[in-house]
Amino acid sequence: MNTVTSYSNAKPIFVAVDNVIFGFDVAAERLKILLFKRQIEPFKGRWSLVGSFVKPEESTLSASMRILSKFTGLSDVFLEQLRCYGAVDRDPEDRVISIAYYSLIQLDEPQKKLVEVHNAAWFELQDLPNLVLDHEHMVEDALARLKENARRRPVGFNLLPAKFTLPQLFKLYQEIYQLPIDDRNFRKKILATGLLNKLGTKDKSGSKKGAFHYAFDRSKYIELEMQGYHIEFH
Amino acid sequence: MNTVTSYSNAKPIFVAVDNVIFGFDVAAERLKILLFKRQIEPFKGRWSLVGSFVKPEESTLSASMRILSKFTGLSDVFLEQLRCYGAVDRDPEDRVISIAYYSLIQLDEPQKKLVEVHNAAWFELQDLPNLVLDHEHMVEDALARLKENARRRPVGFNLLPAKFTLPQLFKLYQEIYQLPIDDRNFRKKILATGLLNKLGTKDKSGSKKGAFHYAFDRSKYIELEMQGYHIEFH
DNA sequence: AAATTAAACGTAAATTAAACGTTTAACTAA
DNA sequence: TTAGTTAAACGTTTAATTTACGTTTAATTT
Repeated sequence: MNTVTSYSNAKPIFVAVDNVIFGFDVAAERLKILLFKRQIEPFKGRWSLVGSFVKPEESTLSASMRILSKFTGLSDVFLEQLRCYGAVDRDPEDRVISIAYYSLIQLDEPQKKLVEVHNAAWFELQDLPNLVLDHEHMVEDALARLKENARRRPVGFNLLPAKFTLPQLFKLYQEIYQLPIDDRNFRKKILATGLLNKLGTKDKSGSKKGAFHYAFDRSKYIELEMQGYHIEFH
Repeated sequence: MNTVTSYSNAKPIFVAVDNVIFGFDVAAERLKILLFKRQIEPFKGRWSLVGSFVKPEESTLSASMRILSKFTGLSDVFLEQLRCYGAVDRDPEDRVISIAYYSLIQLDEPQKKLVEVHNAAWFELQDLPNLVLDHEHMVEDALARLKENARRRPVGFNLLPAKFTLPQLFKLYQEIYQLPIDDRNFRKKILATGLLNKLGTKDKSGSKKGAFHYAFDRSKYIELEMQGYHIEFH
């Protein structure tokens, strides 16, 4: 790149990324979002999505991954762009546009402990605090996107451990859609895809009888997808 | 906004918008995209999506509307954000991120004549020239988005005149999906929504018999949508 | 051994999608 | 004026999918 650019009659703008990080608390059967206390003025100390300015030497995606990794320690997880928020007055301090990303991670016990390091916390969707700037709008959009995606693509599995049970998956989908689902039809439909491998083991935390473990067969899904096959969950 | 910002340790970035403008050529029965010859270096004179840098006093959406209006003369048309393209090296000249938008307009005769003013031209999808930067990627993404949207929302009507015929609508959907559709089932499904009002008049340009004019009932659609009703076309 | 509880399994009815063939309206040419 | 032509409009049957429910099973507790 040139030091003296031919774009010099344009004026550069601050660019930030903000991450809507979803985690499913399997024990509590609740979908949660990771928030942290904003570190800079204005609105320092208020609850915020995790975010950062984009550095000149990193892509917006890299910036999002950097932040995600900083707050969760994770690097190889589901992460997708949501959209750009570009209103002029969205930040009272200066002109800043923000690219929102959303990601789906496993909210296990080690993960829960991590939050204390960064003034962060996991919140239930029904119980979110007021957020800075347009972050509430971002959360709303991210949730809508998650619902869409969960219907058309097997994204839900990113929120569960590698071994999960059908009741867990069922409860996750109910949490995502915020709707009661018929458990028998759900089971039939999800098994009919052939994308779940039944394991021999059981999880007995939920009942005396115990529920069989299953694993999502990602390679089979990719194969089907390449053949133009489309799946609809729920 | 402050002149001296507390964000001064961040470095601002050039922000552009690029528009993927779709038009349906009813006579030719072809979906087309508006391109123009880039005005600035690098790649001056090469085919490009219509775009511009975002000014400090306008939102990214406003910038997109400004460009759309400049090239088509239209202001109240379908326009939605596609996504942000934020790779570091997407522009060899300098760090520039671009927010892509896509819009759907009527490609009528007056519109076709407008293009000469701006070194612009309408291209068939199958016949696009090489485009600058990552604009081919943007077109690909916009087409994928149009397909998705056309299935779930009545966006197709934005590409047709207020009065259109069922054969025209049918051909538009075939063009969008790039697939042959059964015309009898299409007709049934689209009429079953109750969203098309049959007008008394006929369009005789396509046949001796002539095809009845229809109009899309937008207010009825909005009503249905608010009741949580979801429609699937095709 | 009986009771309890979540998990797992199954079927019939209703709805929707897919696959087709035929008729109609208006013009054109014999 | 009549037969031919062409796209538009209409309709039915079959297959597939979705919906709505009731019952059985496995393991534990009393």
